Amino acid sequence: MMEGGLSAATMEAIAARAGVGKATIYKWWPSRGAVALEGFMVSAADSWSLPEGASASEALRLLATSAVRLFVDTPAGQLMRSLAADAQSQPEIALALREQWFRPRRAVVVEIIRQGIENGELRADLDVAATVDLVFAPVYYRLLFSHEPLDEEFATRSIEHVLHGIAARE
Amino acid sequence: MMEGGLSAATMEAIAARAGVGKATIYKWWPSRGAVALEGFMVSAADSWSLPEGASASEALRLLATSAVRLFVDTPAGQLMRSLAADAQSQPEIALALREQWFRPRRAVVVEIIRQGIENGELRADLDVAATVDLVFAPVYYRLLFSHEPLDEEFATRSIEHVLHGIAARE
Amino acid sequence: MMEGGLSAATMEAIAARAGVGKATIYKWWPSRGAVALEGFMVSAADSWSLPEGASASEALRLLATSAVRLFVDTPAGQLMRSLAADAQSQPEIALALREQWFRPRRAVVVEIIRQGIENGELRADLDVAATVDLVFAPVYYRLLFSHEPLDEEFATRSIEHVLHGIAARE
Amino acid sequence: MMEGGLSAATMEAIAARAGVGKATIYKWWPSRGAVALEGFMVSAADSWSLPEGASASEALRLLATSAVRLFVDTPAGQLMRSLAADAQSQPEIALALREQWFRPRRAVVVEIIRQGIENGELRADLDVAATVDLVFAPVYYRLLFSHEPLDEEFATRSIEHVLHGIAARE
DNA sequence: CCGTAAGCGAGACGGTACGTCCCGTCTTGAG
DNA sequence: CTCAAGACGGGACGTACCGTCTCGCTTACGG
Repeated sequence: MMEGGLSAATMEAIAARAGVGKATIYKWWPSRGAVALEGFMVSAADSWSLPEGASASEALRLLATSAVRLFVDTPAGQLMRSLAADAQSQPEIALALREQWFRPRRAVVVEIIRQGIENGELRADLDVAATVDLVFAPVYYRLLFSHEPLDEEFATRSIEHVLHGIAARE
Repeated sequence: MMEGGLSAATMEAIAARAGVGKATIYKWWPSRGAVALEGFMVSAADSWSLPEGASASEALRLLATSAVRLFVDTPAGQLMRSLAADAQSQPEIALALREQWFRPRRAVVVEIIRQGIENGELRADLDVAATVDLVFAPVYYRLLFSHEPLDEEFATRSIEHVLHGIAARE
Repeated sequence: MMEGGLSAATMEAIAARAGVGKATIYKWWPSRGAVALEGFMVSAADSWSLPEGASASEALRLLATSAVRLFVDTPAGQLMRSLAADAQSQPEIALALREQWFRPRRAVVVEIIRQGIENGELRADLDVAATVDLVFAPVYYRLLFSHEPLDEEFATRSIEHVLHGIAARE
Repeated sequence: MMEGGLSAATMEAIAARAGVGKATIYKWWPSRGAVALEGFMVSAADSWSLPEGASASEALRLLATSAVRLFVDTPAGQLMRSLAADAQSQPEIALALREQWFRPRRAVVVEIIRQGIENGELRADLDVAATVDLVFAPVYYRLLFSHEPLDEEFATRSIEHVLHGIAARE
């Protein structure tokens, strides 16, 4: 997948590259997407570090920038692009991706936001789900459409804007 | 595409459904993605209405909610999902999508934001590109991953949060 | 047909080469085979000269050698190969070929043989149809299968063998 | 091929009829002609019986009549027609047909004729290649052009004429 | 002498078959 | 027994021609 582009990652190519029969792959994963998902989960496994006791704003900034690093510096970016593509036509992939990747990750962020609200760092009237989306959506948006460069500075600024708003303070 | 899901929209099926030979389709469009792109552009053609003289915040809210309506109420949603998927492995599709859809649309939003800054409605120190992303990214994010419902209320709240920030005011 | 081999002689190529629309060809001929047949008939038109008053054996020799010349020296050879090929799967071509080419030509030969029998030059107990075949078959056989060179010497020897037999005279 | 005529024997039809994917056929044979050739060779495999110790004339008669039987009574006739047609535009088919079918078969006949010459049964001054053609050409000629019926009687008479000549004995 | 209709080039069209690629399943043979 | 290797039935791909059709252009004929 990293070598010939996403579309070169056929099951046959994966098997040949791994020096393995196709049947063996099908024994362990039901589809190409499942292979990619597992590859992605492995690739992303160590991107979960969050400093204990950080402020909510600091935590959100860290989450956004480490997502960028994950996508830019590791195969996880390509894998996520492949998964996102597959998810559009294969509901099982979409489901697995939601359950295994997005759900637990979002749960963490929800918790961070809740604590931020509780300790008065964040507004009390937030739509929490929408807030989670505001943290991550820009990263995925640029990953998938590449209309602008995806880098940590972008993530940092996005989070800053989300935190303090883009409207001028009167 | 609307009938059998994205993956049923093979060139052969499209041709058969249109009562047309495959060669005819290839004469006019170079690939399935190009067909989808044109279908999408047609579908989305009339979603460009912006009231003259609206405030920046009102305009951004309208853009976000009308994007939601476009994706939810018309085939454009399915078509965009298909295009986003294809764009991951076909650079020509990615390019065409950026040039024909995102670029002009973003240009409009950039202008709105610029005017908002000028007339003091928006902060002067904004990263304009990042701000554009904050308007649209949440909509595409939910369209593509379906982790949470995509509706106008969500868009409205996202924009509200982006405008005024999620951080508590001291 | 002479330029790119038999299989390059598509209707489209013929039309383009002639600087003519396909429809015009279909207006005058019902199929590619009909075009080839007419081309062949024209090509072969002047190969019918038979000296009056020749002996039967001389006439048969002339017929065989002039068939060879026709096939070797003019486009008629290629055209006949094409027609023979088409005739295997298109009964109309086979019929037209028989009626327009073989029948009149064979009639001439039948007459020559009859006269040869009458004037005592040929055996009286001949199977005339089989005899006609013996005159022409070797030429077509080599034309179509090219297992051995097709030249006038071959035709001459064939006719000689047919005339006097291959069995030793006791 | 036997069911719908030669032109119905498309690769797709052959595959469907055989309950097989097209790719499987292409894995084993490079073209439709190669399939036909192998089918023909199988069909014709057991048509090689020649009684030991027969006279040359008897052997030639047997060869001609058994060729007729092969073409009339088995699928080999249709297959040969198809092969002859393909050979006109596909040199590989022509070559394979010559090498695998005509060459070995002609070699046998050459040997028969040589022995016939040696033991005084046949003329010593024969053009052997032309003689071989005289034995088989009439059969192929009628097979391919169908201008007259192809039957054993025809083959027998042809051989008789070839053996003893069509010229009257003085 | 020009307006108009016929004739034709060009090629778009609905279709069929091509030969290829990859899918997901099944079979085989070596370790 | 397991598994690599890969054959297999299947389906879509993108291409080449088929035979039909509709366009405009041009050309020459009749008013």
